[in-house]
Amino acid sequence: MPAFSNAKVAEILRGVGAAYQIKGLGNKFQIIAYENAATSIEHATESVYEFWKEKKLDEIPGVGSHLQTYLDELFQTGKVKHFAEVTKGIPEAALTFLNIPGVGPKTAYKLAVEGQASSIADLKDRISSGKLQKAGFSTKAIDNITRGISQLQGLKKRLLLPDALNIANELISGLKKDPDVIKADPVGSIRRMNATVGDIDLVASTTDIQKTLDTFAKLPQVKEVLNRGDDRSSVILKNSLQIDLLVSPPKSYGSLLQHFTGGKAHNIHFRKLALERGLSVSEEGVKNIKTGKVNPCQTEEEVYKFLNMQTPPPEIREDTGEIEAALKHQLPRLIEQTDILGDLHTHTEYSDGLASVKEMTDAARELGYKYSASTDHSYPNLDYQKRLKEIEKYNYSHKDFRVIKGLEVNITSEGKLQAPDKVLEEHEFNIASIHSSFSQTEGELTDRVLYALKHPLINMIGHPTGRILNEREGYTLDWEKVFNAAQEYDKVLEIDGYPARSDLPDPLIREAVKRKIKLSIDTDAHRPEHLEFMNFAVALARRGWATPDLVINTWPIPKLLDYLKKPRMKS
DNA sequence: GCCGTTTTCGGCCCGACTGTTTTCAGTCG
Repeated sequence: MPAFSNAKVAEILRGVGAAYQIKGLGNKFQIIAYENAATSIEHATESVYEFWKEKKLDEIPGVGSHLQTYLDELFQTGKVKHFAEVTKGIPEAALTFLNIPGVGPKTAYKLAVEGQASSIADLKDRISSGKLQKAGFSTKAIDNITRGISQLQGLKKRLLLPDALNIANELISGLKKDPDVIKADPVGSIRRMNATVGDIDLVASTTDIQKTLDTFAKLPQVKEVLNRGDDRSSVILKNSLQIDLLVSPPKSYGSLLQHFTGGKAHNIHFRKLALERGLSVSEEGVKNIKTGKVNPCQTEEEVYKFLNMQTPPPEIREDTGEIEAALKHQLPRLIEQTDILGDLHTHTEYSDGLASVKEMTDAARELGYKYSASTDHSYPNLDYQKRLKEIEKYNYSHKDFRVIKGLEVNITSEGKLQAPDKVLEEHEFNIASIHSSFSQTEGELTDRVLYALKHPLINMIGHPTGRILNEREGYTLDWEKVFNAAQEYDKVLEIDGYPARSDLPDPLIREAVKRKIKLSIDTDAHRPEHLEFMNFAVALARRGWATPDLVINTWPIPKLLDYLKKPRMKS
């Protein structure tokens, strides 16, 4: 049987949950159980198929005895009798319509059966030709579906974190002009520093809730107010983005922040734990169920303190173990931007950068770094000698800063390095990266990376998955082999913080951290301003639970240079 | 269907909004 991806298994389970709901089977908690299992599998850092092969499906939270049996059947035979029975008679299209925001199982089924729509394109046709209205859908329902479809089709491109953060910050500074606004923050995936952001949610603490909601509605960026409740409002900006604002008095701002920051799974897990202790947690505060008394929390720390636990940093509130660690008061000390002593991946006009060695290096010095690596691409026409001399000249005249002579060498499609060993020997830090032939097989791509990892003159693999967010998926590597080789040869994997790359993705960072593989957190800057992406690089590393000890660019220069020399001494 | 710091039975996160519902169902974050 072909191995099913986690995403595929999650999709199957969601479909079964939806089918239960459409047919009115079971009870609502069975449906929730299927959804919980789907979410849990989707967020697992390892393949559920591997879990099954190693007979440890029971380690996945939300997968109990029944689902273990079903998954066993799925992986052995490729299908599950029970699932087939449950989904029998439900058109394929109904499951597709579930992806439309605002459309749940009931509506999706109704659209497919009563509306007779066979695809999203067909659904759009039926809306514009009036057929859907004739089939008994109300005008408001149709408006809602239309809005959902355009959202779905617009959402294929999620915002990159820096863009989302810019928009959020502009709105926040607008809100803060209202003297009643005491604090305002982005929440949700922005606050968790996800590399991409779907929608932008803001919270504010204010002494006059209604006035602050008015201020929000009147911000110059706002085109239209979608809805307004007692303490919240949604607007559409002139750039078509939807923004939600939630407002509270200062005394419960911590509860509000906590409620809207964590990923869904984190919140559910946290509130379940609270419930076991007789506490009900909401955005209003922490309620003692017995006495009915609500304790609003001014800060998030107060919320977590009710369960006698540490406050997990926002970046890791995804329910991947942070709650257990926080309960034991054993959260790791995650890497911080002030730990970083230098940027080890930068380009100049010698390759495809837009600034000189001096301009890039001056900018790095101004950021307070002790060193940086200049790592131009191994272009065949690159004048290596001239470039190296320029670096040496900079080092000679700046004793307080060290430029490391680096190179980003291509791993060719034949699995060799683009520069000869003689050139690599002249550089102190060699990054090997794949920039071509992405469509090779997993085996071929993996062999290319393994060749580079074994090569004694290579120190690091650059942007290891090659993904470009919103443009192309990363190539698939056999990560077990890559991680093993990185460990065996004591090589570095890059955390490339260039926002469209954000590569390694955080689940792979997490795995690398577990294996104590060395990491470098850098920006892949192509111009001086790009050096400021370091905060995004660090955030990505934090999402992968990276600690400073594994990150080579937290080390002072003598330790770093010793380490970089090590592999070539062995050979 | 899952799960256990009173529980192997009896609960299951919480609250809000929308629609056409006069008391609730569907959906979302």
